[in-house]
Amino acid sequence: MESVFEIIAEPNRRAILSLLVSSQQSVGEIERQLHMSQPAVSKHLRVLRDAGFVESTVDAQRRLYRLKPEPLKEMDAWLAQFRRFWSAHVDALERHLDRMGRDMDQKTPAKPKTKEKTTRPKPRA
Amino acid sequence: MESVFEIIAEPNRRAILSLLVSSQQSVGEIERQLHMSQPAVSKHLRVLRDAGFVESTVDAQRRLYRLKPEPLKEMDAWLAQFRRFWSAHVDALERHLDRMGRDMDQKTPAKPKTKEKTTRPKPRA
DNA sequence: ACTTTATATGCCTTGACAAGTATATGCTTT
DNA sequence: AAAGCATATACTTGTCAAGGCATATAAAGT
Repeated sequence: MESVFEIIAEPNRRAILSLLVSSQQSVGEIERQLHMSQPAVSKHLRVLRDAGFVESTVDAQRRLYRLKPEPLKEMDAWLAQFRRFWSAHVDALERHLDRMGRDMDQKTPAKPKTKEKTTRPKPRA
Repeated sequence: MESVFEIIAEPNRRAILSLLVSSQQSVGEIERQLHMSQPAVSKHLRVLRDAGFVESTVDAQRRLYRLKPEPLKEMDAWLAQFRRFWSAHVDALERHLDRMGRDMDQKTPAKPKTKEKTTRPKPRA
């Protein structure tokens, strides 16, 4: 499980990170708020720590976990390459798709040899 | 494989998306540039399309795939909750950790009952 | 010293998914 | 119509990770 992206693919791990945004938390606190078993929480925290998403601090028998920014910034950096694209093309693209959608409703009389036809994805739950 | 994050957890899928940033590509073109088998490419494209990351267009026997912005924006939205955090705290946090690191080198004479001790993560390859 | 509280870890089972191979589908050219 | 090219899909197999349960470790309280 090398990459930053595989780490945050796990929903519980994302939940933990979201929790830690507000403030640092102990394992037990996380366990209760997210309704997961203590070993599960510990294991996820282990993964997150090894990947640099969090760091821990010993307070008596507890360990307090808090966020570290680096890996999140790394994700942001990857996303950056697309940002240019989506901010530029969203509305133009949507208009284009709208027109294609309407064209498909008609019986498409004669296909002019090499004209393109758009396939729509099925909606996700 | 519901969430956007699980989709982009796959390295080849990320590679495909990065390829498509420049321009739309046919399956065969992707296959060659990424050195993967044709079925592999088709399968990943299927996943990406069902998740709304790409859309396809028929051009004779080829299918041209291009990016769609929505899911990427969704990721960006999730990341947003941390942005506040990392831009505010990076330098302060790093100074803090630097001092902790230096403190640990000394023999830590007497633990004052409830003083916290930082654990560092192991570096990733 | 013993018990309780807090967290980590080891083992095991189960499920998901990626890749390979083979084959199906469909358009094109001759 | 036949052959060929481009892409999709079905089936099988190997890998890996998540969760449960039990247990280890360690600090606190009595």
